[in-house]
Amino acid sequence: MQGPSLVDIAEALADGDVGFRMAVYAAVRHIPAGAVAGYGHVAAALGSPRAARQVGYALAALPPETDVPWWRVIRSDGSIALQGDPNRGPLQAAMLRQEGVHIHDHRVDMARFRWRPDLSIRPA
DNA sequence: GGCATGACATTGC
DNA sequence: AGCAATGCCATGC
Repeated sequence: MQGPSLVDIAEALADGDVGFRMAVYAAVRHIPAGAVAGYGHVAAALGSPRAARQVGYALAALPPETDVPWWRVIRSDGSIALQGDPNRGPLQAAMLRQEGVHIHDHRVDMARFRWRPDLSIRPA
Protein backbone atom coordinates (compact mmCIF):
# COMPACT_ATOMS: atom_id res chain seq x y z
CA MET A 1 0.00 0.00 0.00
CA GLN A 2 1.00 3.58 -0.04
CA GLY A 3 -0.09 4.60 3.42
CA PRO A 4 -3.36 5.96 4.74
CA SER A 5 -6.45 6.16 2.54
CA LEU A 6 -7.51 9.41 0.96
CA VAL A 7 -10.32 9.68 3.44
CA ASP A 8 -7.89 9.29 6.34
CA ILE A 9 -5.68 11.95 4.87
CA ALA A 10 -8.55 14.38 4.39
CA GLU A 11 -9.69 13.82 7.95
CA ALA A 12 -6.21 14.25 9.37
CA LEU A 13 -5.95 17.51 7.45
CA ALA A 14 -9.31 18.70 8.68
CA ASP A 15 -8.34 17.86 12.24
CA GLY A 16 -5.13 19.77 11.91
CA ASP A 17 -3.06 16.66 12.56
CA VAL A 18 -1.01 17.22 9.43
CA GLY A 19 -0.11 20.28 7.37
CA PHE A 20 -1.56 20.87 3.94
CA ARG A 21 1.73 20.02 2.29
CA MET A 22 1.95 16.66 4.03
CA ALA A 23 -1.62 15.90 3.00
CA VAL A 24 -0.73 16.75 -0.59
CA TYR A 25 2.24 14.40 -0.56
CA ALA A 26 0.17 11.57 0.87
CA ALA A 27 -2.57 12.12 -1.70
CA VAL A 28 -0.19 12.27 -4.66
CA ARG A 29 1.25 8.93 -3.63
CA HIS A 30 -2.19 7.49 -4.36
CA ILE A 31 -2.03 8.41 -8.03
CA PRO A 32 -1.15 5.16 -9.83
CA ALA A 33 1.44 4.90 -12.57
CA GLY A 34 -0.16 5.45 -15.94
CA ALA A 35 -2.57 8.07 -14.61
CA VAL A 36 -2.38 11.81 -14.02
CA ALA A 37 -4.27 14.34 -11.92
CA GLY A 38 -4.80 18.07 -12.08
CA TYR A 39 -3.64 20.28 -9.21
CA GLY A 40 -7.26 21.07 -8.56
CA HIS A 41 -8.18 17.40 -8.52
CA VAL A 42 -5.66 16.72 -5.79
CA ALA A 43 -6.89 19.71 -3.82
CA ALA A 44 -10.47 18.53 -4.20
CA ALA A 45 -9.55 15.06 -2.97
CA LEU A 46 -8.31 16.74 0.20
CA GLY A 47 -11.54 18.65 0.65
CA SER A 48 -10.18 22.00 -0.54
CA PRO A 49 -11.26 22.35 -4.20
CA ARG A 50 -10.06 25.97 -4.28
CA ALA A 51 -6.53 25.22 -3.11
CA ALA A 52 -5.07 24.12 -6.44
CA ARG A 53 -2.29 26.68 -6.27
CA GLN A 54 -1.21 25.44 -2.89
CA VAL A 55 -0.81 21.95 -4.30
CA GLY A 56 1.72 23.32 -6.74
CA TYR A 57 3.36 25.24 -3.93
CA ALA A 58 3.67 22.04 -1.91
CA LEU A 59 5.15 20.07 -4.79
CA ALA A 60 7.64 22.85 -5.50
CA ALA A 61 9.05 22.31 -2.02
CA LEU A 62 9.82 18.65 -2.67
CA PRO A 63 13.46 17.55 -2.71
CA PRO A 64 14.68 16.09 -6.05
CA GLU A 65 15.07 12.60 -4.62
CA THR A 66 11.58 12.37 -3.18
CA ASP A 67 9.46 9.24 -3.42
CA VAL A 68 6.39 11.34 -4.19
CA PRO A 69 5.37 10.91 -7.88
CA TRP A 70 5.09 14.65 -8.51
CA TRP A 71 5.31 14.17 -12.28
CA ARG A 72 1.78 12.72 -12.29
CA VAL A 73 0.34 16.09 -11.34
CA ILE A 74 -0.34 18.39 -14.27
CA ARG A 75 -2.67 21.23 -15.17
CA SER A 76 -6.38 20.59 -15.52
CA ASP A 77 -6.23 21.24 -19.26
CA GLY A 78 -3.63 18.50 -19.69
CA SER A 79 -0.63 20.77 -20.20
CA ILE A 80 2.56 20.43 -18.19
CA ALA A 81 3.14 23.27 -15.76
CA LEU A 82 6.88 22.67 -15.73
CA GLN A 83 7.35 22.52 -19.47
CA GLY A 84 9.17 25.83 -19.22
CA ASP A 85 11.60 24.38 -16.70
CA PRO A 86 14.80 23.30 -18.49
CA ASN A 87 15.42 20.51 -15.99
CA ARG A 88 12.21 19.14 -14.56
CA GLY A 89 10.06 19.84 -17.61
CA PRO A 90 11.58 17.29 -20.00
CA LEU A 91 11.99 14.91 -17.06
CA GLN A 92 8.32 15.07 -16.23
CA ALA A 93 7.30 14.37 -19.81
CA ALA A 94 9.76 11.48 -20.00
CA MET A 95 8.50 9.95 -16.76
CA LEU A 96 4.90 10.11 -17.92
CA ARG A 97 5.60 8.55 -21.28
CA GLN A 98 7.62 5.87 -19.56
CA GLU A 99 4.53 5.04 -17.52
CA GLY A 100 2.37 4.82 -20.60
CA VAL A 101 0.77 8.25 -20.53
CA HIS A 102 0.68 9.51 -24.09
CA ILE A 103 1.61 13.14 -24.64
CA HIS A 104 0.51 14.78 -27.87
CA ASP A 105 1.64 18.32 -28.64
CA HIS A 106 2.74 18.95 -25.03
CA ARG A 107 -0.61 17.79 -23.68
CA VAL A 108 -2.13 14.78 -22.01
CA ASP A 109 -5.59 13.52 -22.91
CA MET A 110 -7.22 14.17 -19.54
CA ALA A 111 -10.46 12.50 -20.51
CA ARG A 112 -8.51 9.29 -20.90
CA PHE A 113 -5.68 9.43 -18.35
CA ARG A 114 -7.18 11.40 -15.49
CA TRP A 115 -6.96 9.69 -12.15
CA ARG A 116 -10.28 8.69 -10.59
CA PRO A 117 -9.90 8.30 -6.82
CA ASP A 118 -11.59 5.08 -5.74
CA LEU A 119 -14.37 6.24 -3.45
CA SER A 120 -15.79 2.75 -3.06
CA ILE A 121 -13.14 1.82 -0.51
CA ARG A 122 -14.26 4.40 2.00
CA PRO A 123 -14.45 2.90 5.50
CA ALA A 124 -17.84 2.02 6.98
C1' DG B 1 -0.77 39.49 12.40
C1' DG B 2 -0.47 41.79 7.82
C1' DC B 3 1.54 41.43 3.10
C1' DA B 4 3.61 39.44 -0.95
C1' DT B 5 4.31 35.08 -3.50
C1' DG B 6 2.99 31.31 -6.57
C1' DA B 7 4.38 23.70 -10.42
C1' DC B 8 -3.47 26.72 -10.53
C1' DA B 9 -8.52 27.32 -12.26
C1' DT B 10 -12.08 29.83 -14.52
C1' DT B 11 -14.02 33.31 -17.06
C1' DG B 12 -14.27 36.79 -20.58
C1' DC B 13 -12.32 38.67 -24.92
C1' DA C 1 -8.25 28.27 -30.02
C1' DG C 2 -5.30 31.32 -27.37
C1' DC C 3 -4.39 35.11 -24.11
C1' DA C 4 -5.29 38.45 -20.17
C1' DA C 5 -7.60 39.40 -16.02
C1' DT C 6 -9.39 37.68 -11.46
C1' DG C 7 -10.17 34.75 -7.67
C1' DC C 8 -7.99 31.39 -4.41
C1' DC C 9 -5.57 30.24 -0.13
C1' DA C 10 -1.36 27.87 2.29
C1' DT C 11 3.40 29.60 3.19
C1' DG C 12 7.05 32.48 4.68
C1' DC C 13 8.89 36.88 6.01
